[in-house]
Amino acid sequence: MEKFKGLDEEKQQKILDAALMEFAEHGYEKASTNRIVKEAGIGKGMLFYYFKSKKDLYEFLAEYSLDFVVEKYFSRIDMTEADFIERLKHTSQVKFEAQTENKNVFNFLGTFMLTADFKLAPHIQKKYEAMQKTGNAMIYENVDLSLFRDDVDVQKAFKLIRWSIEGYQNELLHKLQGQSMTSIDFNPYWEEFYEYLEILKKSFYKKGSGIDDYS
Amino acid sequence: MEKFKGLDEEKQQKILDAALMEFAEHGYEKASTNRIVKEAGIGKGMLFYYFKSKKDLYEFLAEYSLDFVVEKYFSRIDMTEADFIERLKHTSQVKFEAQTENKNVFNFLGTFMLTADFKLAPHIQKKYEAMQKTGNAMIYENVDLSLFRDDVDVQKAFKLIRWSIEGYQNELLHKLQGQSMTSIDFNPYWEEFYEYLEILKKSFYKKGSGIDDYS
DNA sequence: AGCCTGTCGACCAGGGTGGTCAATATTAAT
DNA sequence: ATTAATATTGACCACCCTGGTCGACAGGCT
Repeated sequence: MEKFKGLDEEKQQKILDAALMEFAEHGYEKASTNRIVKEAGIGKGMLFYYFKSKKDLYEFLAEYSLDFVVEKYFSRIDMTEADFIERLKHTSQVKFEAQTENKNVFNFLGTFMLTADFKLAPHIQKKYEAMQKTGNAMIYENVDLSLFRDDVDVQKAFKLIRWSIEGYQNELLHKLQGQSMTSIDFNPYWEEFYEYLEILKKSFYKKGSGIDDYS
Repeated sequence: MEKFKGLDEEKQQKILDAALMEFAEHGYEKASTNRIVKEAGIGKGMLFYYFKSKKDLYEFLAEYSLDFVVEKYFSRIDMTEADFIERLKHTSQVKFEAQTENKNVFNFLGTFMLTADFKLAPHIQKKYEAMQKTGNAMIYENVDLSLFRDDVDVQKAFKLIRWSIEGYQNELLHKLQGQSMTSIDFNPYWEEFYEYLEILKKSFYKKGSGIDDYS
């Protein structure tokens, strides 16, 4: 594993990408080290020279991914924005940038969280839990509740808004599946997304909150 | 396959359940006929006596599931309810009943739709597309648009409402995962669900629409 | 020359695959 | 009771893939 860190960046990244993709697609058990080495363009032996076992590799990836998400996503969120929906808008943008920088990490963490079946090394488990905790704070902490209508339960409004945003993102993902990320002009989709957010504001905020659009 | 239909209901159902579960959990490729026969409590040979191949079995299950959904779910939806949210409420209830009657069918169709990779027999493909079409009509057709606020795009409101409902259902599913369906008292969850629906009405409907709650 | 460090891929034992088939057990027909 | 037809089984097949090992070899350094 120290051996691995001595490689040139490029080769490291190629192996990381291959492994992240394989685990993301098949989960831990059904992921194949053979496919990983083929995809990474290295000999079988090297993988077990760098990492002493499949599990060792997996845990390395987990830690790597968690660190990546914290550094390139969580730490870049502006928590001074007190408008809940604006905050989520900003969060979506930062997340998108991080995803563009390394799509595989997010895919990996997706299946990692779903199939976190076996026992991880404790320090990774801890990092994982810390990430979940800060991820939550990042969204809910320090938001201005006074923007919300008085006649709805704010906690429920939170959830409805999050579900709506997740719904849009899932639909978009599904619609664009198969197209290469680089060939897509995302601007119209961002516009559409903002329109949904405006509707959410109209629906869940008090009348007169924020900037009204008198077009 | 005619052989299969000659079996007593009970045995048929046991085999169907075993197979549906296996495919639901692992998808077509990674599903194991060995596990199916073990779970169903029959000899390996019988499976290939009833169905001539794994693929044959899979297509039979697909058709069976589609028929089940149409008969026990779609055909029971009351399309005269013009209130969009009330219709979705009613739809959720009917779906829940159908799911209670045969959970495996819905799980199977879930992964079936996601991983509909290889070419199905054309008549099944047709049934599948017809199901999607009527599923859509079932939700959107003949709804009273005048209930919605004038200042939001109704099409977008439709989507936001659906995403919200899906979000609630997913969260509930996740929260209850692992518990046996029969041991759960669902009433409080229905109550909670209705509260969310009321918020959606307050948010997306005109003031004064429907029955107001003057508590 | 030796020695260290990388690198490879053939190879291993083990396990799982969909599918077959000779051997039975069961039932029906005569 | 005998035969014929039908159900049912599980050992077996050839094949594929698994995580991991290890001898061979390459190149740089001393």
